Amino acid sequence: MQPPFHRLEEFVGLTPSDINLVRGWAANPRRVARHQPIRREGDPVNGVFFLLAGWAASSVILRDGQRQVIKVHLPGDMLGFPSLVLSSAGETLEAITDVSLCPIPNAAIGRLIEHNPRLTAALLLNTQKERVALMQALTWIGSASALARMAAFLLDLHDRLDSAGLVIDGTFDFPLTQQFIGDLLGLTAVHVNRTLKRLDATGYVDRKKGQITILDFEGLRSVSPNLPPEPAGRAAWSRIGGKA
Amino acid sequence: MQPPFHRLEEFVGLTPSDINLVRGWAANPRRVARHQPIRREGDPVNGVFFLLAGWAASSVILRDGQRQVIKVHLPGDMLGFPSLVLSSAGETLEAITDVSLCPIPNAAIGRLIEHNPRLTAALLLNTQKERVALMQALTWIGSASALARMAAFLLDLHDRLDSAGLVIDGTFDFPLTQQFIGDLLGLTAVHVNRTLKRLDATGYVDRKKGQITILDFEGLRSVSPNLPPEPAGRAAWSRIGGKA
DNA sequence: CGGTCCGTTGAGAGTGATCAACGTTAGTGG
DNA sequence: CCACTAACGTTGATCACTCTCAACGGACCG
Repeated sequence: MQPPFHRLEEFVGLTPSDINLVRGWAANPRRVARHQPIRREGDPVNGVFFLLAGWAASSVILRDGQRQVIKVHLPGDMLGFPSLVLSSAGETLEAITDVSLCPIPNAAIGRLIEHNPRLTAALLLNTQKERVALMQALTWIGSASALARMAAFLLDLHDRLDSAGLVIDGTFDFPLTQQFIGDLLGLTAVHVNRTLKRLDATGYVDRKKGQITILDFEGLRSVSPNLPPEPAGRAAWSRIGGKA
Repeated sequence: MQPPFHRLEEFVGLTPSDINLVRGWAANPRRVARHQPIRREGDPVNGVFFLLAGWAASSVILRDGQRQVIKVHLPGDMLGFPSLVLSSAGETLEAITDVSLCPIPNAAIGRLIEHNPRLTAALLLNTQKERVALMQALTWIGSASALARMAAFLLDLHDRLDSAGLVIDGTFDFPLTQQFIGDLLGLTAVHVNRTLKRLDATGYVDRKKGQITILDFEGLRSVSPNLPPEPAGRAAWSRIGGKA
């Protein structure tokens, strides 16, 4: 199977040798069954993970038992990067669906920085995009209503799935429980249910089992707290002096 | 004045030539008066900023006018990095106090990645630490009470100021309005006032004009939603194969 | 001295949480 | 293939944390 390059290639064009390097990573994927942990908070940090297929989640547990889901990861994402600066993993990574991913050991990251400026730039810029996504999430959760958060989440998810080629006609798989969405958006499962029902009743979305269809993008955007920032694409690379 | 190296050197030991390079950046600092913008959302992205002295903030505005403060920046921080992947700045940077900072143009970042793996690693790891901080903030705002958020914020601020050498005996400057804290923690200014008063009345903190003293660290930690993750320090660099 | 910003305090309202119950779906084992 | 069970989704009633609106005092600045 062709690894999902769309995230790595978003800002930097990869050379054939870069592509081969990544393909080398993806040669022996590790499979994890849905609902199984990939790496737990507190585990040793042996490297990062490149998600090849399936959905994953990263989350943090608070002392009172509350869980905050940080992000839903889709194919093409790099997982576990932030924990590189911690003495043990700072987030739990788990499979939402069956997933296929390849571990990238610490030493490989060091070699990359040392010898491959182009892929390093791709990683560095990708990380900045993750920061932008976190800033967005923080903004939604910090200052938008439940309805607005949900709308923003669904639109964002749609766009990310679309980039990965996983949307057909506004319809996409949706393997998330309402409890999970609650932990992601800072709401209770009960309120998630009411909010989704409201979006459904208004005609913005349609819910089937395990799938969602966005019926009215404009409507969703109108209740969304903001418009997503426009990515720079390859211009980001050329701006900092990169050669095509 | 000696530039604040403590952030850049946290994970990677810098060589004398690295240090000189950074000193070169800091040779001609730009000064910005308090409450003045450094760069506005939507402005062109000409580079990033290295904060030499003073406090700054990054924030995002929502369509309904709500402001979410993303982070309070202290001396030694790099500002505006996430916007590198956007077609225009995705966050507003502004001076909280009078500020001294040096602009690092885009091209300098590209040259760094190309020619200086050590400083590149320092930047990459620093960015991961920023992601961890964002994850923390998201967790607090998503699933902790006003009191817990405030406690966590004060403890975190104390620790960061301490790293920069700006704390004396638990006391530090505190130039933030309650409105600002509200925008940071996802609360209203009124509720910030009540929450701070509660922490004060309980004896956890003492407020003087423009300053705060933390009187009872254990007490604050006990109401805080979690303990901060432990940074790996230089081990992060050696783990990925970096030479001392 | 007057104006503006900031902090403080009170009263009332509302969004979302909590508690609880029930129906439905999916997974498991006989 | 069916019975059993646990997980998930749905709905109602009530509660409370935080917001909203409003007013006032003090500090700083022109």
